Amino acid sequence: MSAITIGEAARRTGVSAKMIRWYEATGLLPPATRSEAGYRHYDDSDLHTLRFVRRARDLGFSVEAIADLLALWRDRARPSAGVKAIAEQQIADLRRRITELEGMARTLEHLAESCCGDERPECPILDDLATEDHAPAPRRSTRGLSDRGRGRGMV
Amino acid sequence: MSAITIGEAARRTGVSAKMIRWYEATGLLPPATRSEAGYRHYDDSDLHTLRFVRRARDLGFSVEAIADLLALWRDRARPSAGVKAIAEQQIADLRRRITELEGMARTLEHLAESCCGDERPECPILDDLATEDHAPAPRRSTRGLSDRGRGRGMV
DNA sequence: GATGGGGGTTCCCATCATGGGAAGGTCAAG
DNA sequence: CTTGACCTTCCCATGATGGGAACCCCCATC
Repeated sequence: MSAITIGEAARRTGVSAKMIRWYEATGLLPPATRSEAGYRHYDDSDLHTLRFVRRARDLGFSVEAIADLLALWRDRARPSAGVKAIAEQQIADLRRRITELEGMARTLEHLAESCCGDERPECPILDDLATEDHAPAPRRSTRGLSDRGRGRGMV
Repeated sequence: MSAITIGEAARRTGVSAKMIRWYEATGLLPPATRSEAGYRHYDDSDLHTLRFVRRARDLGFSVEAIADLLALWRDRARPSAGVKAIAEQQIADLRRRITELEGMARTLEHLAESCCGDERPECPILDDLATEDHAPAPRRSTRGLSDRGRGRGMV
């Protein structure tokens, strides 16, 4: 009953059709059932899963982590400890990234404060950037979770 | 004088040789002078520029923004207002991203707190993810600046 | 003078999650 | 039967970065 197409599923769950296909292709989701013509069909249970994925993405979980969460969700006998561990890893990732961004923001705020920002050329911001003695800043190779949709272009 | 190779320039500035080449290829940096054999050579002025770029990256500026900053840096008569505007845009981007991450972290912290995390299957975290009525969360198309090196794999 | 090792050079590929778009098949309404 | 909305697959782009192959160059040592 109530077998809907991918476009309708996208509308109802907030996951784009493109992403639904991609999640299927990469194994996050099992292959959808198909109509005779090859159209994917989704039922209420599929929609539920899609909303689960969507919610997890909104909380910043990587697709890899979501795969783990889905497996735990499906296993009704799982210990909650596993889920909590994933969530805490995610919290740690988020906190680490926040700290990093916070450091950048604070430095820039200090610099911007001391720059009068008028037509004169004196500029403490450029002076800082051009200063030789900044800490070698250990090239951060410590990775975190995914951070969707970076790029330029503002609201 | 003191014309050094790309590897040495990388060591001295903290910008990898790969990235130096890439910055040149994409136009952020002008083409380096070459030896007869085709090796890139860098002088003190180039190193200074590379450190400028490095510092700006550490402050989270996108390569696009750095191109603007470099142009302003080279123009000794520029008004500081332009620089300040770029910095403030960057601060706004950073703050927006921090707010977004902070929201995710707080939600997860609440959920994790209420999850006992033992061998029992009851799990408020999964319950939340599986809940139907989460706000449609306007698919964020509001982009920010670059956030380097995402991926999995922790410290 | 040959050899070896540590550089350089270019080029391609992968990341991560996402969108854009082309080319072609399907379906329901007019 | 046409039209238009929708589906299918496939390729490409994003941003900044690393990995690696295949090849060239330079210097020092045997």
